[in-house]
Formats: sequence, C-alpha cells, structure tokens
Amino acid sequence: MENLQVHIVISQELYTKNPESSALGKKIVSRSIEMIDELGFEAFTFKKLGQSIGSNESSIYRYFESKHMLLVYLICWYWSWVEYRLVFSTNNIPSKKDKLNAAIEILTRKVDVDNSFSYIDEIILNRIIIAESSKAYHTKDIDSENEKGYYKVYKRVVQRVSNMVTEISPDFEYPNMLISTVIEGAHQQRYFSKHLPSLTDVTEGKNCIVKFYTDLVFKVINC
Amino acid sequence: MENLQVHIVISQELYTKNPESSALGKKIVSRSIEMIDELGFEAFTFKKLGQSIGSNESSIYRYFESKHMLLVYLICWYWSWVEYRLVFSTNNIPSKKDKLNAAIEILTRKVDVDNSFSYIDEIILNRIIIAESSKAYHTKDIDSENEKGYYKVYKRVVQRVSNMVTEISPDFEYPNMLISTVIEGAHQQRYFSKHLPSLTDVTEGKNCIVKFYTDLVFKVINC
DNA sequence: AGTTTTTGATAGTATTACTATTATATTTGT
DNA sequence: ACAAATATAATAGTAATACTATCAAAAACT
Repeated sequence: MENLQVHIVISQELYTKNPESSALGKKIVSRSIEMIDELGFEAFTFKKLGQSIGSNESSIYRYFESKHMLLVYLICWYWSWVEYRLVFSTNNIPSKKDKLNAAIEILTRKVDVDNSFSYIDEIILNRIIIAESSKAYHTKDIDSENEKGYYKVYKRVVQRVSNMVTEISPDFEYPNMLISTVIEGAHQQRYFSKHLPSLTDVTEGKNCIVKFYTDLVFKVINC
Repeated sequence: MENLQVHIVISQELYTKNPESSALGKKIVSRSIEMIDELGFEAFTFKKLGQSIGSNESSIYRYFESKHMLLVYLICWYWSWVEYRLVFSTNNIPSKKDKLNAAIEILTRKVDVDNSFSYIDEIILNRIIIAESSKAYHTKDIDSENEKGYYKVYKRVVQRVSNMVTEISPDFEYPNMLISTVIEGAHQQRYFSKHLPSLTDVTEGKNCIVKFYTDLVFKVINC
C-alpha cells in the first residue's frame, strides 16, 4: 500500500469509546480479530478476550456495547479498507472495462498479504468476514440497525462497482443484484472450497474464483 | 403437489427420536418453524417452545439434541422437499435447456404456496432457510458435521442441477460454482430486498430474481 | 500536587443450554 | 381388564454467557 499514512475512520455510532484512542482499544481490536478467527464468533467472549490481553471484561465493555457491535465495527472497518483499495486501484484507469475488471479482482481475490494497516491483520479479518459477517446482519434488529447506517460503507462499495457496470452497459437492469451476488458469492465460494468442497469447483493454486466471477460479470452485461 | 402421498424421510443422525413418530414430535417441528421465524434463531429456545406447545423443555430434548440439530433437521427437510419438487418438475422434459430452466425456477422463486406437506409450512420454512441457514454451517464444527453427512441432501441438489449444466455445456468448467452461486444468491437477494434494498434492484411484483438468475446461467454457459 | 480520566477487580443478575431424576400419564400386549 | 412398557411432565440443578453496577487503584494531564 505504498506506505501512505492513510487512516480508516469509523463512524462513532459503532463504538462506545473509540478503540483507536488508546493502546488498550487497539489491543482489543487486534486480539479480538485473532480470537474470533480461532474460536468462532459463538465461542468468543469478552471475558476470554480480557483474560487473553491481561485486561478486564468490564474494560472491554467501555469500548464496545456488545460483541455484536464489535463484529459490526470489524465489518465496517473491512469494507472501508476494501473501499479504499477499490478507489485507489481503479482510479485513473481510462478504459471502463479495465476499471471494472480491476474492481472485480479487488472484490473477489483472496486477501493474502497483510498490508500492515496499523494494528489490524487484514488476512485474518478477511477470513472473519467470510465466515462470520452474515451473522451480523441476519438478526431481528437488521432494519433498525440499517436505519442507523451500520451497513452504509458496504452498500457504498456495492454502489461504486454497480456504477462501473452502468457506465459500460447503461441498459442493464440489475447492476446492484449482479455486484452483490459477486461479492457474497466469492466469499461463499472460498468458504465452500475449504469446508464443503463439492459445492464448488476450485482447483488448488489456480485463482479460479476471480476468473469465474470476472467472466460471469462480463457475460451477463454482454461484453 | 397433486395429492401424492409422498413422504420426506430424514436421516436418523439428525434426531434423537424421530419427530414424525408422534404427535408431540410433529408439534415440536411445526411450532419451532413458526417460532424461529417470529423470534429469530438466537432468541428461540426450547424452553419457550415447550411453553408455547404446552409441553416441557426436557421432552423436546428427547427429540433433538440441541437447537442447532433442530435447525440442521429443518434444513435437511427443506432441501429434501426441494429435491423432490426438482426431480418431479424436471422429469420428462425432453429439451435440456427447458429442463435447466425449470430447475432454476424451482431454486430461485419465492415459495408462496404452502403445499401442505403434512404438518410443515413450506412458506415459513423457506423464510427460515433464507434468514437462518447460514448459521448452521458457519460454525467451528462444520468439517466434522459435513463428514457425518448432515449436508448431503443440499449437496445432491447442487449436483443434480450442475449435471444439467454439464449436459448442455460439457466444457463448462465451473458448474457447481455456478449453481451454488445461484441458489445462495437468490436467497440472499430475497433477504436484501426486504432488509437492505440498496444491495438489490428488486421491483415489487415482478419476478426479477428468477429472471436475473435464469439469464445469468444461460449467458455464463454460452447459450 | 491535585484533579480528571482510565482501567481493574469484584460482585451480581437474568438467561441460556443443557443434564439428571423422579413422578405421572398413556399406550400396548395378553 | 390389567400389568408392563414407554412416553411425557415437573422439578431441580449446573456451568457458562452477556451483560450491569460499584468502587478502588493507576495513569495522565494541568
């Protein structure tokens, strides 16, 4: 990421106290990422996290209202980071098709380099998004949380890429449906390839998920 | 469903005592479907279910080991039912393309008629599958549960439709990826259209999800 | 040095996801 | 019709979870 001092800013509604404002806050975020990945979201608790970082459960509650809100925070961070890479990588590409192509690659490829964005390990965070993020929005509170704007960054990412589709094919009726299918589908396929391989056709080594969805998009919009 | 006396048989590993073997068992299944839909899977408990059907928590545990296993049971029932409809609706269609077309319709359209398959409300069950089924397989136990065959019916549905794709386009490399993308995508889009509408382009009334995915499949496999 | 802010420790609550035991119905076989 | 077998209900109990509340200690700023 070129060593730029870019900083991801997260909406205040997602935390009680900004975890970026202290060493403890950063430790909470970075260690929670590791622990959710290790234990799974269900078995992860603030008590265990406190023990692991030599702090107290009650201190963690001062940063995040609940473990649900911590997950929402992580999801928001992730999509802000994706949005940043998306804008950065597609900027100044003159050809509309090359631009969309670059965008799809950002959305579908495996995160395999930790870009060392401060204290967050993006490789592990990517795994959490794949395995756990659907639990954040598959709840009874989805509508009120959506109104509060918890998912706006994700929606903006979809919108940005949908706009690229519309630039190429102005008459295509379902750009949002197409892009959200691609984003969710690519995540799903990575999970399936590891745990339910017969649902997919992933061959080791080859980057077939990127290939499949890139091809899919251009065929669907008639190019 | 033509009033056929067809019966969906569920693998023994998914229950402790077969819920079909008694009135109480059936009541547990049918009321649990309603309650999971009303409360969401997290807030649903065996205690509440017991109270609601005038039975006891401990009696429910005699049928299902845990609420997770009940969900797995419901998912298995649902895919068995889809498989039945799939085979029924695509049987004897001579044209390969018409056959695939019929299959995609079964997989992507909204379930809006309760086919009154005994005591199970398929409309509500379909909503549960859309909103809750990812919670069944996004756990740390996925690999051992998959080995035990908990998800084999779902995998078989994907396989059946993948085979139809391969019949039409033998050289297409990713039939499983395509079909699992379509199935999961269609569910996702129905959820989004209700709760995160900006991620989709669904217009009221029109059956655009079916249209979108049908078009997608035939374009991707070059027809 | 004093004040504010942050953190830690402890305790407590209601609920959950179970297990175990025993009593009471209900069904079934003869 | 009656005993035996089986199914269900009622109760109690456990360890863990997802918090909240309170207060003391430590750090940080002024």
